[in-house]
Amino acid sequence: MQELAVTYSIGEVAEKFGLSIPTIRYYDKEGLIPNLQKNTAGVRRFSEDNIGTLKLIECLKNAGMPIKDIKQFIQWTLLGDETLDERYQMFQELRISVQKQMKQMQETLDTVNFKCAYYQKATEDGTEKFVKDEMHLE
Amino acid sequence: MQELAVTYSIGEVAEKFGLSIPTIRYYDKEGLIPNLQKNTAGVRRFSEDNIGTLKLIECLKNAGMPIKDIKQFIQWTLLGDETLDERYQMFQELRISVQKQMKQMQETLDTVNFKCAYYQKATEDGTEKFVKDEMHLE
DNA sequence: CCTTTACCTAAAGTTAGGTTGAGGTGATTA
DNA sequence: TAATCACCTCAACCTAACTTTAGGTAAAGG
Repeated sequence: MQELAVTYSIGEVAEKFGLSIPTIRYYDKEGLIPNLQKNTAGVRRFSEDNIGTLKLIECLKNAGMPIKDIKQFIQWTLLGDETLDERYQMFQELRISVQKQMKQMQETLDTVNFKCAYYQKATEDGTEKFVKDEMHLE
Repeated sequence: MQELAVTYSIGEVAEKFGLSIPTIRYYDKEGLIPNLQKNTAGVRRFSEDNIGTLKLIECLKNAGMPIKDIKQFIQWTLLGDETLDERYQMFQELRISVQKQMKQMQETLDTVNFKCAYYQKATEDGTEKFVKDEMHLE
């Protein structure tokens, strides 16, 4: 029975994730992609599992987590079931943090929407004079 | 008739915004706070208008706008009605950008929520073994 | 009168998260 | 056979956004 393992080159992975090749090498160097294999010529070959790790890294980055914390998490996964509590706690804290960021982002969007309306009126008027009075004083 | 203008010290402003004093000085140096007055001793006194500018700066920072772009916007406001189009366009692009970020943040939250459920089950089980099979395959 | 407090400037230092450059390998294409 | 391509390492470099340091001023409190 054949083991036919599909793998990807660093260029393909970079393309897939919209990351630069040096960035992926940097993540590897930082230990963010465990079990990443290299062929006999020293060329990286990314497994589906490595791709999954990269997806998670992207998620954690989007959540605003610094690289060193992502690294910590990856180290925990390598230690197995002994670190389940730490990982659970990490994600619970992350959830709170992301919820807070969402709320803040919504407030930001509200302000930006207000400013859009403000400047639409202003550009229509050709001046800020009128809209300033209308919108600032209640 | 008295002009009784309320102003704030840099320490008060730092407190109000949760920023460090050097950060506010840095923003001032970068030209982000126009018309910021200093008293005869060279000490900054922040007017309500300056506070409003700082509020907007915080909003733009939260929207992910770099300092140099915020600076550009401030420069436009100083040029008056001639730059209304630029400012309107800036906020329209910013709205798109913030909406995109919100969407992405929601996806991130979904993943984080999934991971919370995953690790809750795993910590309850004391191992990842079972939850891995249950949640990964389908 | 002295010292503590809150401010000041200018310049150098720091950190995160990459990016760039020099020099090199191995496989495919002309 | 030559050259182009996609990859490699290692080390140096870069940028944004602050922070820290050194040295100094003005006013209020003990």
